Amino acid sequence: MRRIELFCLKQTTIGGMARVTLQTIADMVGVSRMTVSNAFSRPNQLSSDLRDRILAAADELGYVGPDPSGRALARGTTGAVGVLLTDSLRDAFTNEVAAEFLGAIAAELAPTGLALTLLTSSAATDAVPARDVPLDGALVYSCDETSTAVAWLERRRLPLVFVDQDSKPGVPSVNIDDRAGARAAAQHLIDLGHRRIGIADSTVSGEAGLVDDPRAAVASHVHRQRMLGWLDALDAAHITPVVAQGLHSDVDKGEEPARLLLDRPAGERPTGIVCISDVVAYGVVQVARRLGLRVPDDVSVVGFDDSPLASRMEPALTTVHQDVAAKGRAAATALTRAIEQSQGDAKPRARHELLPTTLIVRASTGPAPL
Amino acid sequence: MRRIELFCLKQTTIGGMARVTLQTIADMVGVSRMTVSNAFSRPNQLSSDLRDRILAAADELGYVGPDPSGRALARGTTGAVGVLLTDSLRDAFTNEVAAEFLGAIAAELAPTGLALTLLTSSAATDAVPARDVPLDGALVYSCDETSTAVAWLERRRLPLVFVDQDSKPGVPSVNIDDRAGARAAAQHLIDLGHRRIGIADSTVSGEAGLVDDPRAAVASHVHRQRMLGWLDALDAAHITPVVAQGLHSDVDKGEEPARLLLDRPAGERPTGIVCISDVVAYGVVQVARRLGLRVPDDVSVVGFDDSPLASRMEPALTTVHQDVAAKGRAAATALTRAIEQSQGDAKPRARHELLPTTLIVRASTGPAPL
DNA sequence: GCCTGGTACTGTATCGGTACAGAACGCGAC
DNA sequence: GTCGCGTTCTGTACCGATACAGTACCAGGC
Repeated sequence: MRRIELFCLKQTTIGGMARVTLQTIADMVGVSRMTVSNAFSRPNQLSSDLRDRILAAADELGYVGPDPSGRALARGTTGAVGVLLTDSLRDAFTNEVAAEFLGAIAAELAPTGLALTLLTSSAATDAVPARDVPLDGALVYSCDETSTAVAWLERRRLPLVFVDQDSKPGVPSVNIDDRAGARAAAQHLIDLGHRRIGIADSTVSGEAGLVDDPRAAVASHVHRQRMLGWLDALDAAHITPVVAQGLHSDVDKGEEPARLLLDRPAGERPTGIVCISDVVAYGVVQVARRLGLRVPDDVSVVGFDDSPLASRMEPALTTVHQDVAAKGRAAATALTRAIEQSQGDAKPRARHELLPTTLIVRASTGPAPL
Repeated sequence: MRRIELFCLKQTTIGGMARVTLQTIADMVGVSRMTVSNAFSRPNQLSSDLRDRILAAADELGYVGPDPSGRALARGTTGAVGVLLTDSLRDAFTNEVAAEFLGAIAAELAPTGLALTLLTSSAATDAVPARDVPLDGALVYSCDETSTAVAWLERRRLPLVFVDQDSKPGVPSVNIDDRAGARAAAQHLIDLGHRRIGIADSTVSGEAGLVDDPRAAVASHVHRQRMLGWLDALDAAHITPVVAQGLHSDVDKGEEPARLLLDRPAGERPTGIVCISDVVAYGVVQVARRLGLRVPDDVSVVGFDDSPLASRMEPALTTVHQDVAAKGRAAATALTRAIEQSQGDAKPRARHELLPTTLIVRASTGPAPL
């Protein structure tokens, strides 16, 4: 009687049928539970004859295989890794660059049998995935470093890899050379004779508008690095850029900064604009066209990322290329390596990878107008 | 001595420090382990004074919170749900429609605290995520119904929701009215006077080329339904379409079928083409243009999905609209509902939702040429 | 004084596995 | 004969938590 009550707890029964576990099968075949476990997880530990009998019995009972939760607890691994995305997880899918990055990770991870779990920084509810979901490790992708979700992951001492983030001593990281890329973009405009140069940025947390001190603006790692890169080149040429930023959340991210930069008398208007991304560059070109300006005759535009959009645009966009797929692969590899290392005792230095960026000159830039 | 050996197994120690568990904290504070568990998971079960002391002790010991794996085993829930994607998981991110769907799911799930785990059907390795990763439920999105991964999920008796798939008696499903949408698309061309009509399809597993018996072609649920919809209208008008399909894996999915349909003498060439997707329609328009055909004067083109691409195109694409975000929300809701129901005993009938589709007439269709 | 009911905390029995050290057995070698 | 060894299977001790049924204690009503 009492036994029956106990069996009713939780999910011990499904639709009246007692739950099938290793023990059920062991009893049926007449072997120990351990042998059944071995039949599934370490085939070479028993005779293939017995193994077949066990598997047959399991099949008959509708047993799927060792329960993932039980196994996770006993083994200490779950077979899933997380990727922590910025607050705007919608963006992670809509944005071609982020989407391709995720796709590359997923593709690289697939053969290892690791599944990818999407984690968000949203601290809205009391259920925090970064704290509560079983995970073997995690990628932190372009997150606000003060995010509580990152803190949870770190406190769990999960193997982590930072991507598109400031690197941190103990944590392996994968970044692209944002700064060199941005420097090349600005230098390209300078070399074409441009002297009035605008910067079109976007901000996640700040306000849209013109920016006085671009170095002081709160921004993510990527924004900061690219800004530094542009200023490297512009400072060296003694050029003070006009900096405008729009809201990152805007669908047409480029429109607002473009208007701020271009909607002014010809003598004050920048003749060249470097943009934080190809999407922003797209918006800038749209606004320029609407104002009756020709690209690149009246205004040159440089993007960043070399997303598919860049080559689709008309004119094709001059931009800074990054190999997003390679970044995804590198991140996945770094993570699997970090996980392996955490299982052994070895604790070698965390590697910080910096992938190159290259300027791709297309049709959206040309000599400065006279 | 022996005790120490045992402590060295697995991850009982990290960097020499003994692993902190509820018991460690309990010993330190001088209460039972259960009370510590309550301090974290059921605050109202103890005095706030004691709770604070426990939390402080936990903090001091660097305890993060109840171990997710242990909790998963004891509670029977993990806080993560899976989404099983087609083999081409790269496609899931690259394809704007699929990406938006995933984004909508993730966004809808976020407030519930459930994380989304990406599962692939790749049966390559012996580690099968669909079988081995702890999950509370799963979405099956546009998968090959014979996929082994789907079979694993079903055998695990996880709460499932099928999306863009043939619906199955016991399993809740979310679909769009592909057939009605396709019917409307074909009818639209018929109403415009078109009599020579082509169908541009793509295939995952078959071969590129002209298709003799469109009803017999192996295809996914979505392909089948759309084909049936087109034929509904065409049959009624006594029109026999020319059906061409390209490879789904091609970047320019539309090129191949477009060439097959359009690269023929004017008298045999279709004057109207319905396409399996907007991406294919894009390819068709490109090819038409390259062959010197005007859209819609010489050939009308209708897409499917109403992805962002459709309005970006020139001319803007006439297409069948589906509300992908709504589909994602519906799927997420259906899944959380299925999970809740599976926890109770109630087993109400599985709901099959069918979301509407509507024809959006833009500039890529016009009267049949004389 | 005794019973009722509520709050605060504890004890015990799981959850479903895995790891490792045996144990039993058969077989060839010395 | 028995020693050594490999193969095959078993026993026990966990992994880290939660559920539920107590138990202890206190206030209040009759």
